[in-house]
Amino acid sequence: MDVEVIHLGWCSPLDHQGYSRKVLAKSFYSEDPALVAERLLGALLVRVYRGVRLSGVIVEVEAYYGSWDPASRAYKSMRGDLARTLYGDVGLALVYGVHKQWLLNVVAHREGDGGAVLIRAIEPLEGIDLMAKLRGVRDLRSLTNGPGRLTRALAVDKSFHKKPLYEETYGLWIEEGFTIDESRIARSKRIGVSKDLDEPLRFYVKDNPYVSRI
DNA sequence: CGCCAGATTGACT
DNA sequence: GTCAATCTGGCGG
Repeated sequence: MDVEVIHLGWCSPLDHQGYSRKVLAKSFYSEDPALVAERLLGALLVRVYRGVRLSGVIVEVEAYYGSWDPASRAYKSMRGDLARTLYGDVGLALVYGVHKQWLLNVVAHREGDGGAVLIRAIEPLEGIDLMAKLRGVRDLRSLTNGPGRLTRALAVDKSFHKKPLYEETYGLWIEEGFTIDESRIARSKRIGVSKDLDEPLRFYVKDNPYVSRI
């Protein structure tokens, strides 16, 4: 396991003692979406763009289910491509466009079910200058604290739809990263959905300044 | 092919 | 805090 000592700025709330560059295997995503979502906190979302490694620590996620989840793209219809992707192979990216933004999910569910995890925010780690350029902002706090913002910072668009995130082939993948203590994880209702489930399906790192606004 | 809701963002009162 | 621009995807006709 490759472990490297890194140093973030004074404002980082994480204990950056070192992190694992091990790419998360496909089997990691063969679990209940809520479980996968929680386990993804602390992991690294990595993108290689024009030879530059861009990355950030995942600090906010949401779990979505299949046809019985009113906020799911598979709700009441299995005909569309998004619905079929939700029920298809796990570990693939599901890129969904809404309000001019691209939202990045990773397909995750148990056998026979459907589901995905939406990546809502990352803490910038590597390639920050280039990410700021791609976003057109200078403020670190507003660089990747939102699902549409982080895809723009990482130059992720629809071309990544249905590409595997468990291998480096397409320049976008997820690594093991850091371990976040359970005591630092909080959960709430999902943001922006009109019809949510009773169960809180949003997970985030407590007091992390790179979590999206509530 | 037209319609429209929506897992957002950024600008503005 | 409020609000609307903007466009994809899924649906009906």
